[in-house]
Amino acid sequence: MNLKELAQNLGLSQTTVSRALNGYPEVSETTRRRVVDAARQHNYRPNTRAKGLATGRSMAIGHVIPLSTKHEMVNPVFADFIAGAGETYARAGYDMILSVVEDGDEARIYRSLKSRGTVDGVVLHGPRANDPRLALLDEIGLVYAVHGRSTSYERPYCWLDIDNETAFRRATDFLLDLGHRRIALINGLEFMDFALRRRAGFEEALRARGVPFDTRLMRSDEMTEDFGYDAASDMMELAEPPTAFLVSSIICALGVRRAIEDAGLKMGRDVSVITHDDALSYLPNGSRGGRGRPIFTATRSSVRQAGRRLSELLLEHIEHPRTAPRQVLLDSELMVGGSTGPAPHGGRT
Amino acid sequence: MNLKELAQNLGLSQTTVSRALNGYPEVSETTRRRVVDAARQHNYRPNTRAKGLATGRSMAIGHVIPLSTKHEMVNPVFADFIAGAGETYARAGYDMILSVVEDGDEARIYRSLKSRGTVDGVVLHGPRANDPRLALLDEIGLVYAVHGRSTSYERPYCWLDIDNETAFRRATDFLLDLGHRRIALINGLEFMDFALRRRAGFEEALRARGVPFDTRLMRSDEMTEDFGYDAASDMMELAEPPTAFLVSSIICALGVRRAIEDAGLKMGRDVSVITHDDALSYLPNGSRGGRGRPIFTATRSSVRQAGRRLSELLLEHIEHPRTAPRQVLLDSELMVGGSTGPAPHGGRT
DNA sequence: CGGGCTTTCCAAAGCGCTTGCAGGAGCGCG
DNA sequence: CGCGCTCCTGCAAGCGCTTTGGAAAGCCCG
Repeated sequence: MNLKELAQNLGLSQTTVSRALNGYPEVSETTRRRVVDAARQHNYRPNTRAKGLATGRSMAIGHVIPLSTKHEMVNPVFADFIAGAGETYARAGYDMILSVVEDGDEARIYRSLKSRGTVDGVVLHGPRANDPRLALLDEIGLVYAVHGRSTSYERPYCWLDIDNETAFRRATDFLLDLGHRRIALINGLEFMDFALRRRAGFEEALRARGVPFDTRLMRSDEMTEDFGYDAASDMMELAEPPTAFLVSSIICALGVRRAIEDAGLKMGRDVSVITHDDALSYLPNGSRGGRGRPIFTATRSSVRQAGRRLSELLLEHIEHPRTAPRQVLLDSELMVGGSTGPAPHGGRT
Repeated sequence: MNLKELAQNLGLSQTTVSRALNGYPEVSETTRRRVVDAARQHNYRPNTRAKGLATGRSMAIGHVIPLSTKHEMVNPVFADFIAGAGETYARAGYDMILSVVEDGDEARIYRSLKSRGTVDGVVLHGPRANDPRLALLDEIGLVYAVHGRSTSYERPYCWLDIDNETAFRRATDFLLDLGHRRIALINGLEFMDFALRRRAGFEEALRARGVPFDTRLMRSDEMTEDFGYDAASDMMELAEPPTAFLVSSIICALGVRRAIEDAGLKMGRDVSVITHDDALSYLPNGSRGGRGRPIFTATRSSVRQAGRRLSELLLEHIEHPRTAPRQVLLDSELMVGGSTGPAPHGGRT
């Protein structure tokens, strides 16, 4: 069933039917009702491509997920973000297009999406400090919104980020207040913008209290369970092992806990852990039903919610290109759970 | 830059340029080269929508991911599958369209994808036993391929699955051989086809040895970390606690391990665990670099590889609609890791 | 030289929709 | 009655591509 057939069925022109369905005011209410009923009855929906061709819009948003061939790593946070964004798109009548792409090919894909007119805009994932992709997108004129930020990009752009510095500064303060002095940072890859900010927050807190850094207690890598395990295991073999860990992801934190337990210690009593928690649906931090104390003390911020919000920003920017791009900085709360406690041997030093 | 402009630039007709770019034989080699060079130079790519409109193809595959509003659960396996499928699509020149959709709305979305002509086919995720979606897709004439199977659907269809029964039967045998008699099954939701098959394999192995079932040792739910924890914790409080766990997902298995350790026991010595391992990139089962013994003894099968293969089957089926739909049954290997050992108190009983 | 090929190219129709413009119907009013 | 107005509807062009059905040009051969 296409527009032409539907119009013939109704004894109307395609014009009128199209207008009726698209809510144009110059159609009488009775006609509109007839048309809408017939459309529903015949299960008519306008052809995506024809509509797009006629309007010059694709009603689709692209998400390009780089897949570094080195690590063959799929970002676990991604699925939840997409789920959130998908809710927005469904509501607004957009389709979501996903491109998984090898690291170097990103520029090519963006150009392709633009010149083929496949999408009206894209979401940029995993921004790095001074990420060259922002300039690229501005250059080729592809509308975008960034999940996170990219330090030092001068032109205004749409982004949504959590306040990573503050979150990690507070978390570090919390540990310092508990008397911890040897605090380890298990961070994400430190060319990523978020990881740099978290490190900055961490260092700032230490500096403010005059606690010296120990680079042996700072590791950064792809945030997998086994990285957490390996990093924590190594550190606990030091002559002066850390009494607390600040971890960038709950997946990593699971590895840290495993290392702690393998060492015969107990998390929350012998060693404290704070992690960032993206509120991934399949890795809830706490018991079922959400009641009771969380397992990990955590800086928490729902990445799914971020997906919802950021895609809203993007759609708004697409539909009102004139207006200045909007930014959102989310605060993340520190939830105290069972993984932290006072530093052993008293808080001195 | 569109086809018309490109043709004008070259002093050729649109026809010739189009044919040159699409590899039609009736264009001279010299002309083709000129055209291809010019296209590259001007960064020309045919407009997706116009091309689709003209050809009647969309060159896009849809993935519909249901998001049960009850659980607000995003399938963690999904991201890796998508990554694999995305590789195939990128190679074959297809786009991937993702729809996240609330549980009840799935039928509407499939109809919409079909009648809007948005996709050439879809991948069906998370099939249940007697899944009504297969009949629906056949009815509305949307080409599809299933990740998994749906028991008792009579019409032939494309699918790719792992041999869940065999995998879980073998795993159970392995535990039985180690002397375990009280073996718990921590399964996925048992209206899912895969979960039913795993359970069947488990029960078959027990039956073959005359080991009685204990329903208190069989739980099934959404496979989250905390479900694994709760289920295992409960079971270990039984008068006769299990000496081994068979778990349907590595995420769940992490929860089981946590429960074991919270109970003051050691996994692999006091309690054995075998899990299915989807080879998720961010939850590798084993130490970094893949050397050394895996943490968990596991039935392993890469879900990413499954994504690659299944999408290939689908594309093949789309491009040769005549040929019978193909099926692939993957075998999964049992990898012995550190989480299993002989049953305590000797193997008797 | 002309007929029949092959090779190389093109004009134009059409894919299914939107939309600028035009026009018909109905109404009130001078 | 005729004019202008509002309200509704339709014609037809056009979005950027593919593809059918030729046509022009070049070639071989009798």
